[in-house]
Amino acid sequence: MFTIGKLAKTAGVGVETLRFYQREQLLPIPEPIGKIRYYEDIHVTRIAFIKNAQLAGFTLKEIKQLLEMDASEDHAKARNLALQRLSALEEQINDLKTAQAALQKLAHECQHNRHKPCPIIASFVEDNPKN
Amino acid sequence: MFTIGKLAKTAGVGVETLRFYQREQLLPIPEPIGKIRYYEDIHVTRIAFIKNAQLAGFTLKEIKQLLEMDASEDHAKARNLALQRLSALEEQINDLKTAQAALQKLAHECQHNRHKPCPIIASFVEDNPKN
DNA sequence: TTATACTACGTACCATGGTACGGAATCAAG
DNA sequence: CTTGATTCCGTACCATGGTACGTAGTATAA
Repeated sequence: MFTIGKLAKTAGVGVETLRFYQREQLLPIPEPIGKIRYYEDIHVTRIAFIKNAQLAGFTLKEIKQLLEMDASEDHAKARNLALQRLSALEEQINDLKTAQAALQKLAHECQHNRHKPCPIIASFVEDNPKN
Repeated sequence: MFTIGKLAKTAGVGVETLRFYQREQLLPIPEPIGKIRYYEDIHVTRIAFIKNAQLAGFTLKEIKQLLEMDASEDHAKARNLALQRLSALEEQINDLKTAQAALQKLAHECQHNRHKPCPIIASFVEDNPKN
């Protein structure tokens, strides 16, 4: 059993973040015992889930949906969300790789070609990867 | 020569976005001829640069710095910013790949294991890639 | 020339994901 | 039993990257 401060420390987030998650209905607010609300392992778990889902690129809104689907045991919907996120991830990774290649080339040129126009700024304009 | 509307259309952004960039000192504001300000190819180029740099993950703040470095011909600083961004990109790509692998596994399990606890929610919690 | 579109400028508003603040109540330790 | 930390709750504020709105003036085409 944790107070909110302990929960925050255990889960590795700030108390204010937890209150924010509560406001956003991502984290259930337990009934207070006396005047203090106490939290349990499921809350730690829940926060870990939120953090992981964020790493996978889900927004808090999507995470809320995932949690609702879990509650209603709607596997199909959850799977669809996951698949959607997967293609978004695919695209995102490719975009980043493209940017990486471009930037790598430029940093290299900038080193070996100490001329007036900075290749990092100049060349960036020429070979637009996404137009 | 473009009016702001033409410039926006040519560069593929909204007029309001351009005014925002002007406020943020990312886009120079030309002297008006009469009462209207006219833009040229350099402005199109500048917007293209901003878009590309954004794709490479630079923030508008960093992009502003890059532009200032270009103006002062400070290649070394620009190169440093680029290298910094490169390692950030590297990390970001790896994070996304990790998330992708996790999500892929889960979507698969969700399909073949139609049991009570949705693996997408449940498993996500177990193997935290970043703790 | 007059309707319609476009410009200029200022200010307000939006979503996202938090972070901070202030006051009252409560809890835990000495 | 008092002091200091913590809780609770509401509200305000923050950065980021725009988007929208209103008012006035201006330009263009029929």
